[in-house]
Amino acid sequence: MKNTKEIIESISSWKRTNSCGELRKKDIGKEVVLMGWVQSRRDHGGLIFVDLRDCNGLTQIVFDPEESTEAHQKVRKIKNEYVIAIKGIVVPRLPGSENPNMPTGDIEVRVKQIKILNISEALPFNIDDKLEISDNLRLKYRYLDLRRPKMQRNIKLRHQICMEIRNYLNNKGFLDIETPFLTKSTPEGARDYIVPSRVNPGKFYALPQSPQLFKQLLMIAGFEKYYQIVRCFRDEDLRADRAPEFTQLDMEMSFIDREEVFSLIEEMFVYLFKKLFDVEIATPFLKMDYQEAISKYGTDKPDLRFGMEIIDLTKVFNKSSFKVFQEVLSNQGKICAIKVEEDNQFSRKKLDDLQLFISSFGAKGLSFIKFKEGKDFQSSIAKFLSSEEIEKIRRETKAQQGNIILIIADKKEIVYETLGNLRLKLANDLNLIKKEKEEYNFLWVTNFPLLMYNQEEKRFEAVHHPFTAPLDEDIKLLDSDPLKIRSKAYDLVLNGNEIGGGSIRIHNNDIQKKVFKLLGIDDKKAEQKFGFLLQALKYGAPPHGGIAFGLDRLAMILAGARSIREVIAFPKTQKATCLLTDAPSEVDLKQLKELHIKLDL
RNA sequence: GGGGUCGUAGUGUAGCCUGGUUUAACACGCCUGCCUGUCACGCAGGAGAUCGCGAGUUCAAAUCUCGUCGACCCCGCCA
Repeated sequence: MKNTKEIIESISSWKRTNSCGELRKKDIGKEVVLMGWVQSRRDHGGLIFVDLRDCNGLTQIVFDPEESTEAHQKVRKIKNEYVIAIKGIVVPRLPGSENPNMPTGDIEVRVKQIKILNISEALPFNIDDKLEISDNLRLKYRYLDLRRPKMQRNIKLRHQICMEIRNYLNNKGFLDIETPFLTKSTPEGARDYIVPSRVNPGKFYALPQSPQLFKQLLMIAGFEKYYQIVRCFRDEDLRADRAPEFTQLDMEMSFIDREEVFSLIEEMFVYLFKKLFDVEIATPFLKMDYQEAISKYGTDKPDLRFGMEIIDLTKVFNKSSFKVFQEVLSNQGKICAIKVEEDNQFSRKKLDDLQLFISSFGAKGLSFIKFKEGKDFQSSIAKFLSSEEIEKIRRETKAQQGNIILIIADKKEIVYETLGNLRLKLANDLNLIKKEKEEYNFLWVTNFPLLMYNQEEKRFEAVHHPFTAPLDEDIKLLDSDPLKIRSKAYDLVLNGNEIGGGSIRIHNNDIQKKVFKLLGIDDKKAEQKFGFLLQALKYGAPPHGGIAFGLDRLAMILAGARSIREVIAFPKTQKATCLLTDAPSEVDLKQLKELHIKLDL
């Protein structure tokens, strides 16, 4: 780049007086110094208009050869994204040339002096929100992508969320306490990210999947109210709402039970929404049993912004002549349905499409019945249906003319998962969720089972995590019927997204040992992996519990984004790489040697 | 590990199904010049792509086939 040195000037004694977003009519007559990037230049030969951008907004600045020949000469050289400083007078725009689309559209700055602070090559893409740019390019030039107003808004919103959460919790007496990143690998849960230890050959740290154990130790240490906005690491495959490193709002409290957690969090969201959007959130939030969520919505994170609940038709078909249904029933399966009320001409293609969709959840087939005028109906399983069954279906589903009943018969888990997902897909396809109206539908899902059975490994697993307390009345089942035990775990669901989850913890050494045992963690292994916790539980551990929120997910929902990458400044790709820095990458042999590591590829 | 969508000038797309009248089109951006009230400024001219990469089929491949790489969505996985 030739002549660079001649063009670029020092900021020297100039001081910025205002941001580009703030000048209004009331500032007319003031001499101001603005600094920022050239968003666009409109050269009329004589007059030259420039939109100057900084993190606060845009201001139109005008170069008139009659005002300053020197400034006018200089500005002819500038291009998009040059960094400039200007000194000039705020003046009203000519009557009729005000721009109502700009907050600063009533004024402009008549420039007397300009300094070019830096030049810019032509960018790989434009800094505006109009064009959809591929993720590939956006991530490679993330620092440019982040210049776009939409990204600036998202990142600012995220900051505000964090700030207000901190304000709220600080005022409630919570302490922000840091916990280690280089910590110990624990069994159960997700795959760990591993860090080799140089000074301890052959040994490894694990990055924390969450600060779970440390926050419990902080309660035992007597801090009583802890929070942290903290990075967590899980080496699992990604999704639109899941990244390998993500941020949690992590909290823990002593001497509380579930109700205290609920009311504290509800109040926090009321505060947050009031501060951020001036929106009133109604409390208390709705609560729903895990079992009810599963049986009505097929998921533990139901979206209650629309109906279309799952209807159990198992009994209706108990004498079915349909072989497929008979088989399902004899294997203790279920036959359930959802009703599509919108009078939709479900075309053959649409039904094929749904057929394909449900198969991805392991369901084998989708049957349908469309109720028409009077007793008339149309069905994929018409020849297996008795008129009595038809009437029962009509009654159970309260189907009206034009409604379509979609039926899945399969193993219980598959039926619920499939219909749960089908429900969401149909709501989306049929536009049942009114997007134009911001709706925040909060829901506590409670009384999760403590354990589930892992068929492959032939053992119990913790539904939440191994430190979750059973319901008091279910403790007696620990010895007799572990799968029936309900836990003091809870999730907070917002518009069908799980935004947080937590539990009251076990603070009793004996119960903790028992739970470990049920999970197949014998005394020796428990000692080796969680010895420090079991030990700590012996020294006057207070009753305690807490909750953690997925901050990325929360920010995503509040920003109206479709992926958490939109609210993370420097996100990773689906293969957990960073296109900007090219991480992960190979390291020097010397580094590996220091770490006592040999590669085996 | 599996299924799907996508990959064409700097960017976003069209062309691909049905191979050859395509010298690969359009818009934005970029470069040069003109233009004193624009704000998606306007006008005139110009540069820029061996169609992700590799093999195959064919007289002929952006177009068909296979492989491979990358991005995204989903299943598995994520207490």
